[in-house]
Amino acid sequence: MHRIVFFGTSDFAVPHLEALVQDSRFHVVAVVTQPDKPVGRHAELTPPPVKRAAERYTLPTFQPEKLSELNSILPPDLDVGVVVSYGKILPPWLLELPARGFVNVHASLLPRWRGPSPIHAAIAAGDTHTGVTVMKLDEAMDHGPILATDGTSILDTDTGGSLHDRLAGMGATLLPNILDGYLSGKTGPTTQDHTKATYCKILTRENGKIDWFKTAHEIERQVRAYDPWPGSWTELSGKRLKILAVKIRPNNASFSPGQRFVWKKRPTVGCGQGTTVELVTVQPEGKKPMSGEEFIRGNKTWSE
RNA sequence: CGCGGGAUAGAGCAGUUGGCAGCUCGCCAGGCCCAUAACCUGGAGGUCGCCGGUUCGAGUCCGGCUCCCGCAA
Repeated sequence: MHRIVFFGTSDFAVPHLEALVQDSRFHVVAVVTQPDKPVGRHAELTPPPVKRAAERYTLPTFQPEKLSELNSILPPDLDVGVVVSYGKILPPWLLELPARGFVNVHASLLPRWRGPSPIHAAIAAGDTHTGVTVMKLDEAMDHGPILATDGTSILDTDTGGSLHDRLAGMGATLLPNILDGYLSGKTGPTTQDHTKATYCKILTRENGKIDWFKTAHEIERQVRAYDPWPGSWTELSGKRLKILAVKIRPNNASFSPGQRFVWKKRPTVGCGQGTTVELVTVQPEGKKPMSGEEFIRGNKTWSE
């Protein structure tokens, strides 16, 4: 059995951990994840998803604030490390600790969309195809040689959430066999074509603010890409209006970007280049999500 | 005790200085029409989140409680 140390934090990492734990070829000797963080309206300390999963399998778990703490803690004789959505960059000394280094699962077809938000980036950019990449970790972010990939189409109905779940499943299915192949020497790494690399940035809630000068198509893709996180929103009467779903509507150049109007009884907004989108589902501050038509009903500030 | 919004008909909202509880949509019945999510007429549907207080009288004022949500982290 191969002795593995698993680094991961988010929901995306959980199926990967489970796949390795349930595979008799591997022995997960330790799990490293981010420390518990305050979450929710009253800032309750909450463990990350991977910690919960590790507890279900009673795996030794470490939550170092600084990776240097791991120096003397990790079990010896590690064959390989696996990193999936851990949230920190691993320093060189750590990468060299396991005999065969570290393997990473990334939610894009590298070298496209290196960085922390590949799923969002692929949908927002209008990519029709994406996938997961299993690669060897090297010193640069998402830069190492590729062991395997698996692809999927991006549907018009895909959201950040649906694609996230699909890719997580694909990665978890792909990882065990590729990892075994790598460790037994059957699967060799292929250097990335670095000239084709593209990059995505880390997202915050601020990034969810809709730029109405973009076209309806761009905005529609953003709303889907950022659902459920970080979400999309706009300002209305000094308050934030979450926008959960939009539909592209017929062009109408008489409305300028950001201009609100009513189309077939539905709230609609002008976008860039004469395009328009209908707000299908919205959520005002302090309210539950509601349809655009419902939102219009009791609302006097929409059309002036 | 991090900041803030909210709870009124099935849904979304209004309710002014306390004085018979309203609007839009939906629903039911009927009408108009080639037809309709359009239009017209009529109708059903509410312990105003819960408990207590002030008052001749509380959706409205006071105190407490429960639940929902936005921000922040």
